[in-house]
Amino acid sequence: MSYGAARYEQIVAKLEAAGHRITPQRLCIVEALLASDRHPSAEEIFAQVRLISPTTSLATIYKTLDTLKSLGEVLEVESWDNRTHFDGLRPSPHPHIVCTGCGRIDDIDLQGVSALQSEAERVSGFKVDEQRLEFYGRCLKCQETTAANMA
Amino acid sequence: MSYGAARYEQIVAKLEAAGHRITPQRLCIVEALLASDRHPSAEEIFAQVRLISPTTSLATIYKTLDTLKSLGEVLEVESWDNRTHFDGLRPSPHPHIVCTGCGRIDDIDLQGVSALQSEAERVSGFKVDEQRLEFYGRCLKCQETTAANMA
DNA sequence: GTGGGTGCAAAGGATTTGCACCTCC
DNA sequence: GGAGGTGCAAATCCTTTGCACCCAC
Repeated sequence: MSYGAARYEQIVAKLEAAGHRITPQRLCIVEALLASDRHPSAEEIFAQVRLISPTTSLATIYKTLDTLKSLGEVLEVESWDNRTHFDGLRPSPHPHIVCTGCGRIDDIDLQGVSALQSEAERVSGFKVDEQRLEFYGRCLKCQETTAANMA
Repeated sequence: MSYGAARYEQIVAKLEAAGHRITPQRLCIVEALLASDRHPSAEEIFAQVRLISPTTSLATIYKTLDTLKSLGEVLEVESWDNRTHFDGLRPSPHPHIVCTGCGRIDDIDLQGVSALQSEAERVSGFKVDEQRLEFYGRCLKCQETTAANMA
């Protein structure tokens, strides 16, 4: 977790700076949040945390994620499964692409995004301060699987 | 409801063509769905339908919206309020812009969308077949309100 | 006549909340 | 020591489901 390590420190520092206590549960949750780039759900973070801290409750997961959200250190991503997924690695809004086959969620960087947002503001007269850009489709692996099944 | 009238006939025809029965409840729901371009929630459609057909249940609303969804005649839009909103006027995927002040949801047409989707496919290797593009901000009216409050 | 549709009530599932206890600072 | 955090259980909220009755075709 080389990329994650710096990010981990960053989040912990932000918690402290905001006057929040550093508890073992929170450290565990932050670690679980950063452990994968697949954007875990609360339930997945819970399962991960439980391995190390077996008494932690799901309520605490949600409360901590809420705290991190309000600090701007975590981003919510809507997935395909009616569950909220969380992105702690890249907390600023950015597009995601969700595989409807295997459920993986990838970050993507798109040049066109800021232009699109400006266009949205111009067309609507709104002042935009948040965006949710999600694409749904099949990842490379799942495209192969489908192709194989069809053969 | 000049625009709505044609669309209304179109949806009813689609229901019939698919072998679904035309019931007074369904007609009422379709009408309520098209009555506003503000993308009603199930609850809002329910309230509207109740005015004319007071025994209709919320379950029927959901079932009918499900049917229309499966016929491709209605689009789901995620709003700010954790409720699903419905777009029966323009059932093909398109961007929306949600006002975080008053909750209104507007359709917008953006030139850049298809380019963005191509870019997403190129960058990720995914085959995209659905998109959700939503901007959140303040509509003109709510910008004024905020400005007034600050003065 | 009959199979799909309706309406009630109850279930479902993700998320939240209340509250007594605990622990980090 | 005390405010903030935790964990349990219960509550909430939107949405779905089961099932007996009904009505559009």
